[in-house]
Amino acid sequence: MNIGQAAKQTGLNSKTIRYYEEIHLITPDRQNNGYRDYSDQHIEILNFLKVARSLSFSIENCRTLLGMYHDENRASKDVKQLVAQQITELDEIIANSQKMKATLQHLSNNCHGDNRPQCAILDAFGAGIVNKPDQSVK
Amino acid sequence: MNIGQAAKQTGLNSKTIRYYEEIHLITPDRQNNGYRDYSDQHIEILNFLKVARSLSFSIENCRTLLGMYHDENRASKDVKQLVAQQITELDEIIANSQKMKATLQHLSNNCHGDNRPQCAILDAFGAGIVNKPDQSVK
DNA sequence: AATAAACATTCCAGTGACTAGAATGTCAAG
DNA sequence: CTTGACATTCTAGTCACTGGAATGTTTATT
Repeated sequence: MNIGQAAKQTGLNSKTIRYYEEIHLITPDRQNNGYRDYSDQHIEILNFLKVARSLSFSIENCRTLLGMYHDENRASKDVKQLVAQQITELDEIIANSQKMKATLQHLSNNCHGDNRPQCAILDAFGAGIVNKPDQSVK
Repeated sequence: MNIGQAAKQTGLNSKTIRYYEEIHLITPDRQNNGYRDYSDQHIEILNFLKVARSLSFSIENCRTLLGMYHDENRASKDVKQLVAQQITELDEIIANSQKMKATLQHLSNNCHGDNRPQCAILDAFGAGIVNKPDQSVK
């Protein structure tokens, strides 16, 4: 199967698939003409990566997960642990985003939002009044 | 004021401050020895940027906000609009993150998390069962 | 058979917002 | 007069792709 077909099947971009090969996440066969050749097993791997990435696992964690996927001696607790870690990261993102949102909402409420220059938002920014969240969304 | 002092005052990294200069967000004076020289107004700008970045405004939006901050003919509705847009972005991040978290939580609940290889998480990843969120956290 | 399009290949560069490190210069304290 | 803490510039790396150029191959149409 050509890369275009693999892209269509998995919903991944061809460029992305080539990139995954470059970083050794997948190694397709080659046809006589030099074109990449994707088998059903390759498609499975790509689908796996699609899912894992869509849950915002880092590429390195995807690599680890994929390694476990192919390791019949894995322990499910190791998988679960990686997932727990991922949930923690998401929790941090959610909490931080909600904090930022609340701040912005508060500032917005105090801004007239008309054609005049007086603006509570810029006032707060300039005065550094805003109590900043711990960190920005990564 | 030297860059180190400016960094201490604003909580920004010296490298970050130099970067902000490189992309023309700020242009400090220079001392006779070639060292950067930050005035109180410069510190104000850096604080402004610190706040805006901590609310996850993009650098380009920070540039726009800073322009408005220094424009006495600005309309507060334009500022408010940018904030509204930022809130929308945060809403998307929050919603998406919550969706991913729920999926992970669900998968995790079905995983024994012991020393055996059988794993509901990997099963789902491999089967592509997972209903994927619209997009990953940007 | 010639041509055009739709594919494929590799390689290089750009994204955003920094961050790290190397090589070098300046300054204040002991 | 040396040591250490600063400062400078420049290059390259991060992450996970994405875009584009130059070129090659296959397929469809004329």
